[in-house]
Amino acid sequence: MAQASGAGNAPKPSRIQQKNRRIILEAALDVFSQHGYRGTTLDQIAEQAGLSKPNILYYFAGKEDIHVTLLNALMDTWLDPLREIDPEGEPLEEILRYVRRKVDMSFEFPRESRLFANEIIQDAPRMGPHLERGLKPLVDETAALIDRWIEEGRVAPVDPRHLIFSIWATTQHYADFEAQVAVLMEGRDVQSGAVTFVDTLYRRLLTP
Amino acid sequence: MAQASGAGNAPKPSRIQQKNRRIILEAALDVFSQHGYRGTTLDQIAEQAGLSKPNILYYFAGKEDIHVTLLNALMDTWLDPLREIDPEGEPLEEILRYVRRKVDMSFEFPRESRLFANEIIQDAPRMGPHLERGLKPLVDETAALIDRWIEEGRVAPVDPRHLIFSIWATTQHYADFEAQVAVLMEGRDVQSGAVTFVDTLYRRLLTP
DNA sequence: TCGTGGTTTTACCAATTGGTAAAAAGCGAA
DNA sequence: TTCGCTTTTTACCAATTGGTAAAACCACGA
Repeated sequence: MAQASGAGNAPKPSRIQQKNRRIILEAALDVFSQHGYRGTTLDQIAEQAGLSKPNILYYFAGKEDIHVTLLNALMDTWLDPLREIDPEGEPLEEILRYVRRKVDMSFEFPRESRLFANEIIQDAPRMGPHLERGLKPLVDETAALIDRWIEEGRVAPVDPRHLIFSIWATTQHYADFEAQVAVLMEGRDVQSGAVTFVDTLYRRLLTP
Repeated sequence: MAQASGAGNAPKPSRIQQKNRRIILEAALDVFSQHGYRGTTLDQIAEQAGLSKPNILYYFAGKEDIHVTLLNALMDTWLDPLREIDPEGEPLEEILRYVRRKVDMSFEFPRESRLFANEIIQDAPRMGPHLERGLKPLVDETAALIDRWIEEGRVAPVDPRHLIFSIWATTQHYADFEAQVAVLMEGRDVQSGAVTFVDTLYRRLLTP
């Protein structure tokens, strides 16, 4: 037996274990992001992964274990751009670079965006700790930084928290609501238009 | 038997039928908006409605029937604000009024917002016709109107479709991601800050 | 009072779903 | 080749879930 999800023990996972866990997580990301937690069945994940259901349960303790593992693994990637805002940099440039990274991520990692969106819409039942202990301090810090920039007159005055919400909302919209965007933009090049738009939006908002 | 969901026949629904259908739809909105279609069980709806499961199936043909009925009923309410943009009005004022109505709706009808969000994130499997035949013409029309306003120099140049997306995104964010917003805004008055912020955002973007 | 219609409950299903037990199959080192 | 381990498959469950059949209940006009 090779229990894989314990906390303290790390009995070196074999090559084949690493590979199959990766395959399963990849398949699960596909399915969870499209159907949400409850909408996803282990059979769907198994089929997408090309493995049998019991075989999947050999690598993960259960459906929830897979989901939580995904959430944990993606959280950092998702928050990294926020961490990279440089307090010493040029304010407008820093914020617009953040916006650019976020919109790029929406087109590059739409499944990850939808995974989080599904979870948060449904009251974030498995993300409480992440929001409270991971995201909140980061947002508080960034909001304080933006407030300083505003006081120094280097950024036009806005509520920094609502600013952050709006950046998330406008950029992730392209991933989360892709089905709607696709219908309404039929044929048009969505990504380049989106990049241009959000740059304009926040440039006009924040230029002092 | 009083089959209720047929298309052509309308054998006058009794008072009690109207009442119970309303109760069921209200309960279903609660549950569907919080758990999504697949995440919702008929038993949950039944309990929330204070009726037995078979009794619910006496009023609706099935789970999907309830869901579709909800979607249909809410579509109009949801699109009305867009219809009320007055082509003869003052452009900036008209758009800002639309923004205001949308943000107000997010706080007044968060369940409705989440119901749609859940559906669209999961590829809108039951909303294709609504998007194509209901929403798209309206958006095309509004985009054309905004383009005219831009050409006349009464609104600063932006891609009107991305503008519309961003209005939806920023306003509905407060309903759809309420769990996240609540954590990050702990204690603060979210609504009034949101109203002020989006007004500022689109005023600065669109003022010529 | 008795029907007669609409309404509600009780008692069930069959299918799906997350999960398990245990046998079978691989497979690398000695 | 064989031993001992990991990995995979086969054969199952018990609970849940959407849905149905039919009996029971109820309201109200003749």
